[in-house]
Amino acid sequence: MIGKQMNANTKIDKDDRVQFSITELAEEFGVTSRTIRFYEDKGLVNPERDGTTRIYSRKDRGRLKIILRGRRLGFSLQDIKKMLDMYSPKGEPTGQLTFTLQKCEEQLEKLIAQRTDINEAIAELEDGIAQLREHLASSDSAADGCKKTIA
Amino acid sequence: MIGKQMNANTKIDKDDRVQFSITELAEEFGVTSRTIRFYEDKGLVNPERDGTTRIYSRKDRGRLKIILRGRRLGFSLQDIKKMLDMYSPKGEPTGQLTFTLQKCEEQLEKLIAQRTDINEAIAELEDGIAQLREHLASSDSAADGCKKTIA
DNA sequence: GTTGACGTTTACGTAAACGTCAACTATATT
DNA sequence: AATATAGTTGACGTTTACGTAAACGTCAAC
Repeated sequence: MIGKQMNANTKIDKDDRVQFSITELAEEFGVTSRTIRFYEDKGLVNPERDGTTRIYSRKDRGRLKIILRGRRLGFSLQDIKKMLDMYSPKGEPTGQLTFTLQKCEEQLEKLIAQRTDINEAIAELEDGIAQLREHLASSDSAADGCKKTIA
Repeated sequence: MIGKQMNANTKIDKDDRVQFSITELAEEFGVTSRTIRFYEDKGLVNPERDGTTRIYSRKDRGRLKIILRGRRLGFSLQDIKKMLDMYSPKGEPTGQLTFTLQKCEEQLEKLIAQRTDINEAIAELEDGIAQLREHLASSDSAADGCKKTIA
């Protein structure tokens, strides 16, 4: 088990590739190429060019992966950019790490707060739904002129 | 215990009022008056006018309350408008009720899904934070600048 | 030699829910 | 009368994360 994969049809594993087109990455990550170009606009990736065509390295691909994960975790593109930016300078990655750590902790708190809000909203909604069901049941049995004034 | 309240300084309880100014309501609900006017733009409230001055009835106040609660529960203004719109037509409130009920159930599902996402993100973040801490710890012990436990 | 697929850049559009600012009016107080 | 206070309208600004259209280049295939 030295190589990652090597089946009969000489299918090249993506992890063995060195270059990627924008559409390849877009498909792989389930975003549109427009999105990837947008990230470039925002300075999150800087692929090489063959003329005008973008050529993405494995590193670029890695950055994209990080970006997308960041988005999933609810970070803003700006924050992600900072995390990414502070990463490349050689030497002490401590600055970047503490920054990222801090952002993570902030985000964690935000998410926990959000969860609390959502839980409250869910409880309220479940309550409301139950009441609505009651009203519906009674107004079904009652006749026309029965408006309960909920407002 | 007939009236709601009646203390010495004859302070009029808000629930006894019949009219409200925009700023009163804005303060009461913790929004700006611009926000309330915005809701009017969107057709969510339609206060009477004394000339050009808006005069809000208790009903309007009730609608505002509903709007704000709707927002807290994550409904769009559009949805809230529909719920509100379908209320006023006299007769069978069944249509409105079922609509609202449906929207509530939809929203409930959305919120539950969101909570799931958030929970996953939280788990991932907690994981990441732990790892970051490890990295920091090891790079701290290696280098000179030994600032152990981060703020 | 044309078709089609894919690429490029530039720039404006969208959605939500307001905020901000300017200019104006109306009423009340000094 | 002049100022203060509260209200009005309209238009444009803000934020985030893209979408969409225009107008064009390039390259291989048929």
